[in-house]
Amino acid sequence: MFTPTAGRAVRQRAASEETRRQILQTALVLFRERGFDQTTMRDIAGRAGLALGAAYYYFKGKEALVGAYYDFVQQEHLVRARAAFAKGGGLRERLRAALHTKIDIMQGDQRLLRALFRYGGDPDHPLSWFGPASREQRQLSIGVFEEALAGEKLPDDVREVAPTLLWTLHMGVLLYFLYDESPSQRKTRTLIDDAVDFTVDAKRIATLPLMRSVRRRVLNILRVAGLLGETVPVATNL
Amino acid sequence: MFTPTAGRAVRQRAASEETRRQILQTALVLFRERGFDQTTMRDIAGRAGLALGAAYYYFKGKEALVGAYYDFVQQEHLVRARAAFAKGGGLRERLRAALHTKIDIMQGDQRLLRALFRYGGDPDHPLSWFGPASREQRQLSIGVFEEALAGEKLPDDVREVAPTLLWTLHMGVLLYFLYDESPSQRKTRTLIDDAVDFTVDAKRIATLPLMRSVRRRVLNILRVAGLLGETVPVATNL
DNA sequence: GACAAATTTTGAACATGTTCAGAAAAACAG
DNA sequence: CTGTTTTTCTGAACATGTTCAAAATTTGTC
Repeated sequence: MFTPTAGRAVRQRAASEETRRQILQTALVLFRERGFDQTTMRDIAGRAGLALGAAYYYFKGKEALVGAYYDFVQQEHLVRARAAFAKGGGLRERLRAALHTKIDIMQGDQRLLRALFRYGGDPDHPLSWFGPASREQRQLSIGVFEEALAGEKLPDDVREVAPTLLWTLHMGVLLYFLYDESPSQRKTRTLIDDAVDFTVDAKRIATLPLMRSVRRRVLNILRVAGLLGETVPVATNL
Repeated sequence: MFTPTAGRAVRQRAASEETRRQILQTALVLFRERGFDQTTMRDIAGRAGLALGAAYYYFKGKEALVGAYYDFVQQEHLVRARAAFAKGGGLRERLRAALHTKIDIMQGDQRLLRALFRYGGDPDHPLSWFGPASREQRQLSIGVFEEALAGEKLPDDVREVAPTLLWTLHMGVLLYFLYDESPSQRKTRTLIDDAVDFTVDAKRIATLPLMRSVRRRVLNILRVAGLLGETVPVATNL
């Protein structure tokens, strides 16, 4: 374990990761500076002090660089949201935190995010928002909202769908954010606060016992459509 | 007017349009056959019996071909939806028709549509779903839902937002359709029917006079966010 | 230290979207 | 019909994402 051999291996692994980090950082700087399309792989490699091929040794392609950024955002979101949750507060505060922290992280990267979103619609694409390739990512993202609801008393059926619905809201907010050119994305912040207020009220109404049949109806639509849970569907469909 | 000169001009214009149509048709055949990415501009030009540059003479680029397809879909949707509306029927029938006709047209073109959707997320892109570049297209699309509601008695505030909300639902259905691999997209059809039923009921409840304040609240959120109407916003914001 | 194996790096080559200067064809004016 | 202008078409050239065989470097083994 402490042999010089292992030591060398560790050093090399560290060096390798450092190079990888270097390339990614350079890429992000350039993406932010001049946009995704205007940045060539040659630019990135060159500015990182490497030949073109080296960039491809560390990243499968240009999109992989964006993918790595997205990984970072997800990770950071979990950390920040948890920190905010730890401070206590009611549902309203927790939902706000979940959404605001996400925007905090992405603030100033709208241009880059547009490049990411570009691939979202294609289910076959690894960076798709909804496709199977990004299921793991999506589950992590939904998990944040699950944690936001951790302390709430909720009917079982609501608890099952609420995180996914909140995630959908969050995607909507992101979409809005993408287009929001107001200073400091003030409009997105307002939208979040208003939407959360509305959501909290809606939750109060939706969880009333007398709403059970309405809930059942909506849930049934979603379930039949296969929009709930990503577990493998058994032959229980229509 | 009937000079041989004008006759020639007309003939040439017709020939030109024919070539354009030819290129577009060839492109669509190839897109459907082997997918958008796997089809090269050289393939298209070659199979249309032209040199590479000619394709670019008629279409600004590869995406323009997809854009032309989208134009066709929109036009066809309006025609088919109107035909269905003319047959009478209540709100439920009209909404179903508006959504089903759209899917009818796109049936079998999921692969192609994914390629189109790819560009949807980038507001700077001419093929974006929400960006200013496609505003006209979007207005046309929203117009179909406006017509679907033409006969309904609706409070003014509802009439103002309903078409846009229905359009949003329609985008959601489209997204679902994109991923729907059930035979004949049966699942999408079911989703449409269920969603329409729910919408019709929701409309009944939402238009009750005692819901006015709730409506006002929701509308306010949307309005502040600038999500309603695409008229130039005057300095009436927060 | 010397050799083998694994890792990292290089840069040329390729594929394909796009541009463009000019050739070819058609339309037009006299 | 002839010359001119406009439209259509050509194919070479270019930019850039990606691949890949081979070189360079590092690591592991003796």
